[in-house]
Amino acid sequence: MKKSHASLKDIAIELNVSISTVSRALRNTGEIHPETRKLVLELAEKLHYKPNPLAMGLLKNKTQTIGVIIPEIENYYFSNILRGIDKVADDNGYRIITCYTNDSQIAEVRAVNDLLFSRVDGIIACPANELTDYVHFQNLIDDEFPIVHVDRDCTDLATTKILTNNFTSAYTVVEYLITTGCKRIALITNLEPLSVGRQRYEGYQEALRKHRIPLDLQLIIHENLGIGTSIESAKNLLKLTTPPDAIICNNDSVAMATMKVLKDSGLRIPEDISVVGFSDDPFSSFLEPALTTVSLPAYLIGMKAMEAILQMIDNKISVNKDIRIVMDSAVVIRNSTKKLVSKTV
Amino acid sequence: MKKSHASLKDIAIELNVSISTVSRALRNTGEIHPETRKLVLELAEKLHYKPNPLAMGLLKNKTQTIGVIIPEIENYYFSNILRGIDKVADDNGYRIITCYTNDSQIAEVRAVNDLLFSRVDGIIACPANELTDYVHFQNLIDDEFPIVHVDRDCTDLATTKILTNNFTSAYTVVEYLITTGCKRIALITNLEPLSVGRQRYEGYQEALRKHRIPLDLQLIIHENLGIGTSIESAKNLLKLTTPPDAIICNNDSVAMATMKVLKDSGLRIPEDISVVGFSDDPFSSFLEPALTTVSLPAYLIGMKAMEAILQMIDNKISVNKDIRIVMDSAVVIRNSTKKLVSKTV
DNA sequence: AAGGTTTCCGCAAACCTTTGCATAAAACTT
DNA sequence: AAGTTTTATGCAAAGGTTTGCGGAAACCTT
Repeated sequence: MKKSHASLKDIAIELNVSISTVSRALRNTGEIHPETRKLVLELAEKLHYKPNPLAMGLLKNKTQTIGVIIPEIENYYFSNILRGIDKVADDNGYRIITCYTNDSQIAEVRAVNDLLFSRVDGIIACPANELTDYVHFQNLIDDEFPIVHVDRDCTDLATTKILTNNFTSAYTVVEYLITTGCKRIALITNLEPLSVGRQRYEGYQEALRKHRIPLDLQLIIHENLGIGTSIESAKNLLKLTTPPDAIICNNDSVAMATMKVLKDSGLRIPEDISVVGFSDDPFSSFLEPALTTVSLPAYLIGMKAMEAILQMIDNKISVNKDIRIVMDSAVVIRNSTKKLVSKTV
Repeated sequence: MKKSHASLKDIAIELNVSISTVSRALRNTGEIHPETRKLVLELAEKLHYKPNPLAMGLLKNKTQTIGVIIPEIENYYFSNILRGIDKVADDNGYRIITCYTNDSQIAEVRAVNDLLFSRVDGIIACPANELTDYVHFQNLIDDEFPIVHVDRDCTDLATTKILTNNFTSAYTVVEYLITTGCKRIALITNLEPLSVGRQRYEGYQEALRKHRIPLDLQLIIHENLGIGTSIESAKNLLKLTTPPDAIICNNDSVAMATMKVLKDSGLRIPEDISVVGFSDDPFSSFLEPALTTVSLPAYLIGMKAMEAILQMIDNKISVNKDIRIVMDSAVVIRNSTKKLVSKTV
């Protein structure tokens, strides 16, 4: 491989001046003869000189690189968060190194170590669902290392967190369903320690309480949450003595699979049973019926997270205060839920 | 932020020896007193010493980082390629920096420059569809810089390419459709210069030729290919004097949207019209009817690409030979196409 | 013309690592 | 005991950058 990048030394030799002179000319610092400066600038331009990021990294102890830890990207929600992060990073001259955890604690701990080893300037992490032990993050906090959490809330940890109002959106969805006449609302949700599903479960319970509907644990499904395995869960729900008249799914893919099961059982959606998803994936409006779902601000979450970490790096805000930024999500009502009877005025 | 990484110097000072002694002890090179070595090893272990990758990068001119250029990741196919790349990278101690182009040539040229500036050891790129000018890649080749292309074939370029047999899979699909009785087979496909859609179009034509079905250009749709905009295309197809009895879509999302249009028009799938997709996204088996589609070896493509670039870096194969590795894809027959009449023996 | 100021530039250290070469001390030879 | 070989270690350069400090030349002053 050929030498392709010009260094200060190259310019210095060609112009017969010292390296420091070249450096000063380029960054216009200290005293320098205007003519010398002009020559340096011209040659630098010609050679497309840019400072070597490795050398700068060594010197400044900053690499202009941010580590991102995320469960997966085969999922519209996460890939969108990543794109949001990348957008802001790109606009600010930062690079991204991404690590995937598949929601495994072991993988996450490894990822943190790998990223530190790579000398990233900060870490944006969506903690693994199954996480019960936060030491790998607490260590970062103790070292005053910039870190931002997205989507999932390690409540004990003093970090900046970009979250979604899962409690409220679940509450809103349940209340909406109740208003359309649903009485037995099933919830397919993740209840892993850090899952957003927990907050949704709380919102669900609160809405039921308000409307004086007793909680029936048979209607809470918190296992077999994959798109394939969720089939089983849906079938089990239908086997209940009094089956549900609405199912809230943990995401749109699961909603899709669930709808298939329901239709295969001869149920009409939404007449016999309503279905709601989370995320508003691009395909969701093409389902039949089009899926009512909660649109999550994934791209925005990514952008906010990156902005927050940049501010920490630039010392505009102090590192690792306990800041919670909660983003709004919107319920997108389509045809998999019944219409509200419009009130006559 | 506190100092968190031990350097050779730290160990040297603590042990009252020189830095070079520590270095030699750790890599067990040159002559060194066993006792000294033991002390160094113990302290290094205790301090979790690992060589600083920035310093190593400067010294060796290798960063253990690979650049990946990919159109997007909001798409199962591409996110899967990325995961395949990442898997092999991870297993070999390499990092990945990803750049997204959204199939824009300008973004791609910028990405190549950014990655070179970041001193990546090699680049894996899925060239932008709209690409007509290859100079940014040709420059890399001229510099003997390791590069692997995936998915899309810049035919003039002498690079290692990991491709899919798009010609064959399209041919097979068309032939299958013909065998099940379809006669007017529409093709929704990308015909941008580098698109895999071009190869599929060739396979499509060849199959028609073999079965003596004349090519009808009205049946070839090569614009409005997004999941949303494809609705329009599908509707236009149905307006034809003799509408198609099969539609091959450029991906599963488009197939999904198309199916919705067809069903909304009162057509039965597959009785009245067959639908085929490409990619085999996770949701495709949950469509109604379950989608017949071509399963693409995305993860494997990613793995192969990373393996190839590692071999180039390790000089196991010479840099940038014109190598074409064509991966097989599999037609997954579900219920959106008619069944073959089983031949009686 | 001698002294004081400016103006411009280079040296060297620091960040961290590897490695060829030199050197000191230890071990051996006779 | 003097000379030779071996063994263990340190120095310094290289990779690229920034920057405090010092020095040389040029200018100005009286």
